[in-house]
Amino acid sequence: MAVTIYDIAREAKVGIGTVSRVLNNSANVTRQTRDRVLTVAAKLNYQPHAFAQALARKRSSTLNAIIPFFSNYFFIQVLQGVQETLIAHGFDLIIHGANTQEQAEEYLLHSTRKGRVDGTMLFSLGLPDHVAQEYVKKDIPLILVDTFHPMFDSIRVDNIEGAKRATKHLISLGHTSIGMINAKEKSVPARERLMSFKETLQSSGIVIFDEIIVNSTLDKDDGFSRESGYEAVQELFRRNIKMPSAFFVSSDIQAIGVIAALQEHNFSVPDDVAIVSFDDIELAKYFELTTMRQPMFAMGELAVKKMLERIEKPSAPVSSINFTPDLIIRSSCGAKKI
Amino acid sequence: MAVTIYDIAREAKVGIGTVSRVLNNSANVTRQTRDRVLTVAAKLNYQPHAFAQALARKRSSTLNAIIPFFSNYFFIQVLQGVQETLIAHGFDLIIHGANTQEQAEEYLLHSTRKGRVDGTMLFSLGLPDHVAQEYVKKDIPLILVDTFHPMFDSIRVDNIEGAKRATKHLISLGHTSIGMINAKEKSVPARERLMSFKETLQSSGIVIFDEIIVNSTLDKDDGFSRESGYEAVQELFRRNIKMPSAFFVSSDIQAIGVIAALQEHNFSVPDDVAIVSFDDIELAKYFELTTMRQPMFAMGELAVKKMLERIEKPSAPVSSINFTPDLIIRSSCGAKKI
DNA sequence: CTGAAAGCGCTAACAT
DNA sequence: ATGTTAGCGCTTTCAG
Repeated sequence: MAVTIYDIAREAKVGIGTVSRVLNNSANVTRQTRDRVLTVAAKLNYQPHAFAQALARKRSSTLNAIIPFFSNYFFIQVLQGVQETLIAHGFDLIIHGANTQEQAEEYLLHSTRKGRVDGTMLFSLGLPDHVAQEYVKKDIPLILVDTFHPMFDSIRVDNIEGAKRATKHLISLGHTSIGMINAKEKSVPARERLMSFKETLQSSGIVIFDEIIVNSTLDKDDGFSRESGYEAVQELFRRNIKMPSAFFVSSDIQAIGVIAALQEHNFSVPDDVAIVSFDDIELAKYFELTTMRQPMFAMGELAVKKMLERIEKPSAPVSSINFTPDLIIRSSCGAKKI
Repeated sequence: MAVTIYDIAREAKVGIGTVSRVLNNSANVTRQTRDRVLTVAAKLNYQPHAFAQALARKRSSTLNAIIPFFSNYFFIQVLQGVQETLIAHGFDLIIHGANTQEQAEEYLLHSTRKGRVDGTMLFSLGLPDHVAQEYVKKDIPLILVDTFHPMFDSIRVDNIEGAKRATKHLISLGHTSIGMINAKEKSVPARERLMSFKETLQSSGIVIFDEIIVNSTLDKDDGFSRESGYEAVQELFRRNIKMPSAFFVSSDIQAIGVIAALQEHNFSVPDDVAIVSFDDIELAKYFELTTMRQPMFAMGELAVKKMLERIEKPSAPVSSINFTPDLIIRSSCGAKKI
């Protein structure tokens, strides 16, 4: 059996209450007893039992992360931010990879057995109202990242502004025939980026041709996948229309597929077709992608910070923070030659 | 306050013992009471308190994963296997990303507070003897993946055989001047691959030139990084020697860097230099890398299965499973033209 | 300042 | 078959 505070108490000839006080360095303990207890604890190589602590304290120092598509680079990088910040605060992280919205709801509802975790962070997945109610009712801290609900703190990326900047960049480069390769329209970011793309073209007086816009038909990762980008280009060729001179692509990973497909058809990037995408995942630089950088690590970091704040002050007003993506210029847009 | 079994007991007019029995569907409960309890539980939307359960049961249904370099694709893919298998068994996963061997030891020693997790899985990091002792003493299940210690179950990849096959493939393609771009030599897989590479050349009667072998000098990810591959090629050019006609590269991610660097010097792959690497991460196919496939998902899956077995039968004999990497032929070796 | 005791929510052994 | 009770290891009153 592991060593408990009873063992320490006996050995140090004090009550368990005192041991507990020392271990939690709460006030009112003589230096003497304090030292004695600490010495014994060290000697016995005492490790507190996390569950017992959690049960008694009614807090567990562990957080829940519900994240879609474990395989997606965007999330991996956000998770890194989460992870490193958490470590610094002595929290543990339980990760739930949800492959569907339903699974996410399942986790949201069940894995968050009150007491099990001090709070949960939801990434890029919708928060249905009935689930939201549940969290409000049970008063469980919930932080939303890359998704939104008026009742909870959220950290988001300004897709509207991001898509606008991407599109403007292409326009500034002289392109007038600009297409878009998008993820699945049911995804919120995908929808926002598409909308902003169109608006920007419009307000710049550029004609929008629907046939050079393609929304993903692939389900995997909501269309934020290499295959999705590749397939979109094939679709474009099937449509048998004139290729635009530039594309705004809704994610880097898709852009990689787009480039591959284009090359198969002997179109080179950026010479024949310029590309600006979104995310700036680690791979982006390997492919020389001009892209809208999302501060993924920082978002993960901030999510944790917000969570800790929320745990501190459960009744603080709900906050919503927006990151604006930055344009990172590499070669894929043709603005800079390799 | 959340609803407890006391609430259910009261409402269903039974004792808490009965409630517990029903909830754990243990035997000896009338259908009648059983149904009544279940109905009440559902009505009250009862959720068991995981910590209280864990405390009473002395098992927590959560596993610990200690993994290096959260950012490494190899591990991401292994984790996917772990994650999906875990879900199926109702276990939770606490992930610790260790950036150094020291940090890993720290986690190994402290995060595994007995009772907190039912077992821990250690990936690709060394298990020092004093830590091993600790685990044996406390009798905590420990599964080793891509690392080894005689006292614990391990799941490994046969680097020797893998490197041999890779090298033989290159030889079979007619190359006689073959170099190797390796990760940091302090990494066990890196060392094994290098050794096997040399042995294979030797036993094939091919002269080994040390100047076309380079071990990474970069620390990040033990040299299993794109930068490391890139830098290695630069080093080779600095050495001002004749480029070999082929390279065995110790990981896909390095190979990507190698290709980029080679291109900068106007060497094309596979026409001027053929490449075979190791891992078969998702990216490998995008870069058309011929590589030694490590069954990452399967390894994660197996790790969990082994863990569950070990938890079942703590005294079963220690097992050690070896996966042999498969040669996946794409274009980078020149055996197959695009 | 410190010991004793109650309780966190649940399981499991013990009665009945 | 079911109610009662004793912990699981710790924190936190409450006395003193």
